Formats: sequence, C-alpha cells, structure tokens
Amino acid sequence: MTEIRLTNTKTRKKEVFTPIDPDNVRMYVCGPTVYDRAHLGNARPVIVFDVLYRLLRHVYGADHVTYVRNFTDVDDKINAEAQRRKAAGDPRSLEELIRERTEETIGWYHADMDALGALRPTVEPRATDFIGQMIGMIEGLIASGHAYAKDGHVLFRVRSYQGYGKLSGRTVDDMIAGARVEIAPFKEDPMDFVLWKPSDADLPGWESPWGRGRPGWHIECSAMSHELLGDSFDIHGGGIDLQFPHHENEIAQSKCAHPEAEFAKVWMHNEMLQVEGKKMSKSLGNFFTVRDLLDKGIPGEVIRFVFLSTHYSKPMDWTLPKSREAIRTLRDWISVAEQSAQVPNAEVIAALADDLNTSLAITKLHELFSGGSYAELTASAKLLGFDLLALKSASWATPFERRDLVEWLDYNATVGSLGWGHFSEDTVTAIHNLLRRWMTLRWEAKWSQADDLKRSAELIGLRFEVSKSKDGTSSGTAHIEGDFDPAKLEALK
RNA sequence: GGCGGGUUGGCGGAGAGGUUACGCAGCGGAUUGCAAAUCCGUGUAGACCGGUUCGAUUCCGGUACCCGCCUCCA
Repeated sequence: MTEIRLTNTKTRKKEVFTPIDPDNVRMYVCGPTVYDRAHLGNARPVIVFDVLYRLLRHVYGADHVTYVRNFTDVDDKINAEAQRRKAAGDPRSLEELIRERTEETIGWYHADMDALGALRPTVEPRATDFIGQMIGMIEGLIASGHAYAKDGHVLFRVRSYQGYGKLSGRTVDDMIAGARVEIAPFKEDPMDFVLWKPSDADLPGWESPWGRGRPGWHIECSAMSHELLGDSFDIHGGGIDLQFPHHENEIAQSKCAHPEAEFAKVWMHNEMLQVEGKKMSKSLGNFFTVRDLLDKGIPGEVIRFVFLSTHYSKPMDWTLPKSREAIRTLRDWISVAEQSAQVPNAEVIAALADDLNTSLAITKLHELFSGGSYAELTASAKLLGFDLLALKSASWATPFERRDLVEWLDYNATVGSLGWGHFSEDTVTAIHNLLRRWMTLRWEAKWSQADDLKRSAELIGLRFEVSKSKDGTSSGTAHIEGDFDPAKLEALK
C-alpha cells in the first residue's frame, strides 16, 4: 500500500498518514459562504483537496473515502443581500429571499467547480439543516461550563480550554496584547467568541433556549463534522486564513463537547492565492471570479493546471503567462492521450503521496510525454484530475486544419489554416482568400503591401506564414489565434 | 505589537549534504525576404552574513526584504 505523508499544521511536521479506519477514510473541508460567485481564491482549497480526495480514493478505494464540504448558508452578507432585494420591492418574505439567494449561489458554485474538474464531495451539508445539532452542542457546552449565556448571546469561555491557541501557535494573553480584539459588554473575556446570537425581526432566526436567534460562524463546522463524520476523523482542511480564529474555535468547541475524542487527526492548510504578485482584492482592482476567467475563454482545466503547478503550502501567483503555458502543455498532452488499462505511473503517485507534491507530479507527466509513454501519461494525468481523453472533444483542445490544393501561378501551392476550435466553411474560405492575396503580393515582390496585409490580419487574430519546398512549391498557412473573431473578417475582404 | 510562511537560473517551479530537476523563453544548427512550427544541440541559479562539515543552494544562527493571519473576505 502506498504510504501517504502529509504536513500536519497541528504538529508542524510531515507525518505518515494512518487512517482511523482504512475502510472509511474521513475528510472535512471548510466550504464557501454562499452569498455570491466564488472568486478565484475560493478555488484553491477546492482543487488542492480534490487532488487529496482522488489520491485517497486511489489508495484506499473509491468507496472507502468520505469527503464532507459544507455550505455556509447563514451569514450576515447573505442577510444583507436578501434585505437589499426586499428593500428594492420584492414582495416575498426574507426567508424566501435568503433561500433563493443561497440556492442560486450553490448552483453557480457547483457549475464553476465542476468546470475546474473537481469531484463533488460525498456530502455537502448546509448549515441551516443542522441548527438542531448546533443547539444541542451549545447546550452541552453550557452544561459542562465551557460556555455561558448572556443577553440572548451564548459565548464560548476561551479560558476553559487550555489547548486554546495550540493550532495557530498563540496564547490567549498574546492575542489580547495584540489589542485588535473586540470588547463587547456581554463578554467575560475579550477573546470569548459567539456560539449563538439573537436575531431581530429583520433577520433569519430559529427558536432556541436563549430566544430566537442564529448560530455563530464556527459552531456549524463542529456540529456538522460530528454528525457526519463522528467524534474523531482523519483530515480537516481549509485555507491558511482559517487557521485562526475559525479552526482554533472549532477545535475548542469540539474538544470540549467531546473530551474523550481526538476530533481531527491531521489539519491541512493551503496557502493563499495572489494575482500578478499581489493579494486579490476589490480595492486593488484585481478581483475576479472563476466564472470571469471561464467566460474569457480560459478553460477550467487550465486554471486547475496553473494551481497545481505550485505546491499547496506556498503562495500561488495567478498570471497570464502561466495560463498560456498551461494551455500549450495540455494541448500537447491531449493530442497524444490514449485509452488503455494502464495504471498511473509510480513516480507520479509517489510525488502526490509525499505531501501532495503536485508540482513534482507534473514534472513526471512532462517526462512521460517526452518519453512517449502516452498511455501512462493519460492514466497518471487522470489521478491529478485531468481527463485527457474526454478533453479531446473540447473545442479549445481540438486542432483545426484545412488545406486547399490549388493551381497557383506557375506552381502548385497549398493554402491551409491551423487553429483550435471549430470554424465554418465560409469563414475558412474567406481566410484562405486573404492568405492567397498575401501570397500573390509576395510573389509579385510587393513586400510593403504584403506586410501591411499581414499586419492587418494579425490585428484580427490571423497569423500568416509561408514555406517553400525544394521543388519550388510553396505553401501558405493561416494560424488562427485564440482571439480570432470571424465577425472582423468583413473589414479585410 | 503578536503569530506564521516565503526569498532558487530570463520567467515559472521541485527534489536531494557531494552526481542533468523539469517546463517555458534564449542561443546555435537542420531551413528560409521577415516570421512561425518541428527536430537536434546548448548556456544560465540558490537574498545577505556567519557557523557545522572533507564538502551546503540543501543543516544551524543572525540580517534584510516580501507575504498572510490577528478585522465572521479562502
């Protein structure tokens, strides 16, 4: 059996992974708050843990891995959007508007993450379906002295859990000294965090022993992971920004609610995404969603490839040159993909098993490609989530070629076009006519006119080339670039 | 201020205490008005200062710079 080693944030070491139950390996990953389209940063944990999920399924069997990723569908940003729609005159109730907003956002999320080649988790629980379990857990925490109710709020008593701060390497006193903590009047200690808070009539709420209210952010993951995966499970993942306070608070709640259990054995955190060297943020104007990229014609697999080319524990920079390089590599691989019973390459598996070294795994794929081991390349790429065979039918990966043999002046010439995607007969004929015009000008040695035409063609995404063979036959080729727009052809006719 | 991560050749990006990473770009050739594609060949590194060692880019210490979290933005 393949030995998997993973860096555990809890111990800050790379450890051999030993599942609690090899027949049911259990992983929980913090999912999105469903108030809007997923931005590019949201995609990183999805892709990283998708590769881990695929590796675990490969090693332990597809039916022996349970992957839970939640939807946070109770949140102030969701409420704000629903209230905005209500204020805009929508006659429906707030609850209906919230439900509609979260439903449509979940639909977008699924579509976008599917496009990135991410498998759907085994279970995708919604926080609002587990309110009862959250209330039960909070009641238990109050009973055991780890939480207290005050003014309709319930707070977790941070000082009651001595392990608090261990995951993120801080102490309660350090953090208070940091002076960035909110000091609310109902808190015993500034670091205490909210388990339950009251809702007024304008906010969604559920009846509870502390009045009508809604859960705090952290309790949902503790309640849902316990309900779906049990007291203790194998892997808990998410972005490094969640390490504190979200994961720290999850640990405190779960360990105090179930003191006999271990909760998550291995904690994994992916580093952040950057865009052209900077943090993605609305104020810098470099903020965009996965859908924005897909709509610009960047295939999901290309996004996935760029993400996996950097190890998950390092900041990953999204740049345009990287996506261009990725599309070329994928096209090369797709063009040679072969159906076979081949199993993934051992070195590729070993790279992934060594703390998800996707970058090294891609290096091995390059070597399989250059070594001509195409069946093995196909099988190995699939382990990383690239279905090269299926991509053969993707428009962006379909080579386009048409060659017309024509009588041309005093020799036979071939006029052809090359590109990626599908183009109509009329479009290609028009391209070939342009190409012939260019070749005529060249034949007549009208170089400046020829160059002018070539430049104009380049502006609409056509690159002309000519080559001459030894017998005096010459052939012209029009390269159809990614930004070619058939509609612009008219102007050059 | 507290905690954590990073700094590798033109660019991206890994492993390993000593032996070619790999990809892209570049350069030379097959071949050319210019240019593209393909093939063959090829150069370039380890932020800085110390230490350990026969030997460090790889281990240890320090410095500089960059980034993240501490604000319910992954």
